[in-house]
Amino acid sequence: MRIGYACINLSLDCRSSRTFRLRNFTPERLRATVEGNLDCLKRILRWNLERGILYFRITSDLVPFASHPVMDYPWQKAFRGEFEGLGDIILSSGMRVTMHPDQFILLNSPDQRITRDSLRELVYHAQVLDLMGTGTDCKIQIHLGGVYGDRERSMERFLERYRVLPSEVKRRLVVENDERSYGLAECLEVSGRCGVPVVFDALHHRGRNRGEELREALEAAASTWRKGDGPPMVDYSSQKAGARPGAHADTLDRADFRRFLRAARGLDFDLMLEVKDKERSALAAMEIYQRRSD
DNA sequence: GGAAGTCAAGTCTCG
DNA sequence: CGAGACTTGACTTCC
Repeated sequence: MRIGYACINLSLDCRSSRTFRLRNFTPERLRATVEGNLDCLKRILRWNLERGILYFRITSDLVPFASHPVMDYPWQKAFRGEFEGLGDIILSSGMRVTMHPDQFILLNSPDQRITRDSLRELVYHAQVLDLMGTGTDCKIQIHLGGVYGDRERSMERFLERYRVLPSEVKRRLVVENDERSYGLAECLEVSGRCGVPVVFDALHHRGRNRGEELREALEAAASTWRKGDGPPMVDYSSQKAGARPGAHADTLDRADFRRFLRAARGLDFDLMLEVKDKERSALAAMEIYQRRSD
């Protein structure tokens, strides 16, 4: 099992997600920002590699406004070499990278414009992973989307739109259960009808579920992954004590994590920690995992 | 220089 | 109907 963390390394003095205001968009500013972001990402991947962290979620802000109409800079060509360099690090080390577009990305919106813009954004994510030369195990995870007052109908809309996705997006797209609208059961139903792999998020599952036990849920989600997809992906984070249910904890809850590992014993998957202190908890989790007794 | 206001994008809940 | 959460910072402007 590879253990990873999302987007930001707090030990380094750089961010790979620097952006700027739309009104200040210029090709020069874009070029400088992307150059800095890619350089930082390289530092993060190297930092991870030195410590044996082989799983990482790349920020969606790597190339600001990449799918926005304002974009008139050929970033794909301009940074080809930099992306290849990142790919070399990933491919030569057995690392897996993934991406998670944020909440604005909705394939199943009744509004065609939103769906169209979301597709553009998904294409951008696929381009980043393609430019690095990564395999189809490097995924783009999204949620099923909004309910719009009719959950069944909205799931149908997801299916219709999934089926006609361009192949560069489809081969990387996976869906994750959310805590309010579409739980594991709905994701499995959609997966059964179109083949999209399901990412299981353990914390979201607490918010919306049909009483499935953790072990059962992990196995069900894992069964949706095919050979070329790589190991199943699982998101884990501790509940922040005293906060709104679903709020991510500041740091890894070690006792809870040990319980999680016991429930998952023997299953093969990669684990993404969604915890605020990032790489620190990832290293702690790796140590707990390596010292487990099973 | 520091503080306050604002930032591409959508949906849902709550008051 | 409008604000806030989601999540989070940090960019920009204003004083």
